Amino acid sequence: MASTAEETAEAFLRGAVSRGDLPPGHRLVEAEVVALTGVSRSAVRRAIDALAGEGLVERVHNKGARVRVVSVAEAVEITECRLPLEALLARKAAERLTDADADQLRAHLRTMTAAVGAGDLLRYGELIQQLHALVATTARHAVAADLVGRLQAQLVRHQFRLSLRPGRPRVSLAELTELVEAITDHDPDRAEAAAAAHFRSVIAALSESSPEPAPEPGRPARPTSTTEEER
Amino acid sequence: MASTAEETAEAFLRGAVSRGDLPPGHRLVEAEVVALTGVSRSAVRRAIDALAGEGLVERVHNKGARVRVVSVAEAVEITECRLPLEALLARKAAERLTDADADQLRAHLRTMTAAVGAGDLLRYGELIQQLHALVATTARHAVAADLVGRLQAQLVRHQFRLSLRPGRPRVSLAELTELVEAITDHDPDRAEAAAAAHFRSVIAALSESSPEPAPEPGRPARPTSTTEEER
DNA sequence: GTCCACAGGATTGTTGGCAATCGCGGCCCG
DNA sequence: CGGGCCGCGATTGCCAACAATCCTGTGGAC
Repeated sequence: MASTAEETAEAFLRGAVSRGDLPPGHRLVEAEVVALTGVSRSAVRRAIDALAGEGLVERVHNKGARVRVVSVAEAVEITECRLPLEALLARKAAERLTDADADQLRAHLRTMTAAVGAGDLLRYGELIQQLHALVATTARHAVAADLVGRLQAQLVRHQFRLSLRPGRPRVSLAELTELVEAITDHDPDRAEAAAAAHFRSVIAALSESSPEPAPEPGRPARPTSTTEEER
Repeated sequence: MASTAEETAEAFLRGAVSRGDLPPGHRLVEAEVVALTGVSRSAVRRAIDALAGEGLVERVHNKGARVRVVSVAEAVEITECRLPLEALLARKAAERLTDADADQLRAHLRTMTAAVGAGDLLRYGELIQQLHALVATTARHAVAADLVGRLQAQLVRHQFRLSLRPGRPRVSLAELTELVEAITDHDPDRAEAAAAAHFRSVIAALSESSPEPAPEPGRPARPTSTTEEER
């Protein structure tokens, strides 16, 4: 339990940001995080630095850090970068697929289908991320996996909003089904094309999204009992 | 001069690593850097943390940091990621090109041609990096530019070795000439294809490179010790 | 009534010192 | 003569106090 300090602090913050417990723009007061996590201030500081390096939070000198708010335009840019990287991962995954990988992928796809059938959008959103993680590990391409992971971390909010749009999960699920099938068929070209098509669809959906949603903190049912947000 | 402390330290280290002053695997002793830069230890520490976050140096708990040695396999992976991102940048650059951009690009290309003609490989290497930076600013795609910049920073050593191979600069220059011409012709498809072709060529050149002495992170014998290190 | 100056509180940034850990070399023992 | 144990120097990790900066709210002058 020696090195859990900074690990805990960083994991805590990253989880809170990714989970959406902390709304974009929320100030990260060091003392507050210290009180919440129990770790020392320097650990909190390092954690915030790390997250700032990944673009998850924004620092301004002498004014502290706040969780970064990514505009729709930025989200599109990020997804534009993610598209070819995920295509690369899909291709490599199709090339390097093992039987165990295939079983996992197919099982995961069934779970996703079930979630959509049950209308559990929240769970579906999580499952999408896990699917991409699964593809990444199957691809055994550390660099691309890392890059995609960092990009994805900045998009959680937009991805979430996207999956709430009526009809979107059906489209998404169909695209991802094709992706998984192409990979499990050991078909790199088709897998690459499927990934590209999916993210083109994501970009289109993002673009036609409400241009700039007012900074209303009206996020839907989200039990945030651990952290209270300020004005 | 308030925030120059960590700025100086980070810039100093990044420059030293990028320039190759510090050979890969070299230990970064905090006190040493303090003596060299004159900044406080905490600033040095933060700088090292930042560089570790970007993958330029490697940290191990209680053992300090050393500049990360990227194997040929990793270099290939990195370039595999860089390929589609640079293709994206090339496309966007061709779409968003202004007259001023075109002038700069053409002038830079002339400089590069001259450098190759003069056989100044070192300078040519620098100019290549500047060309990609120029394309990135022309593309006005912050996310892709940032990603590519970070990837490139890890490759300096390999890029350098590459440009020393006989005949390589000629091939490279031809490819980059095509890239610049496609961009200045406002031809996104051609620009994207040119960028992709160039980096496929880089990957091929890297792959057939001498499979360098696979160094185990423990204590590899360093064959070429041009700089003083260890004691 | 409005604007400016200023002080108080809050928050971040920085420094220095102290504790923990690692690598290494000597020393003792088999 | 070889191998394991232990102490020491070097280096990193951590913490608490100090200094600098910013925001806010108040009071006074015009």
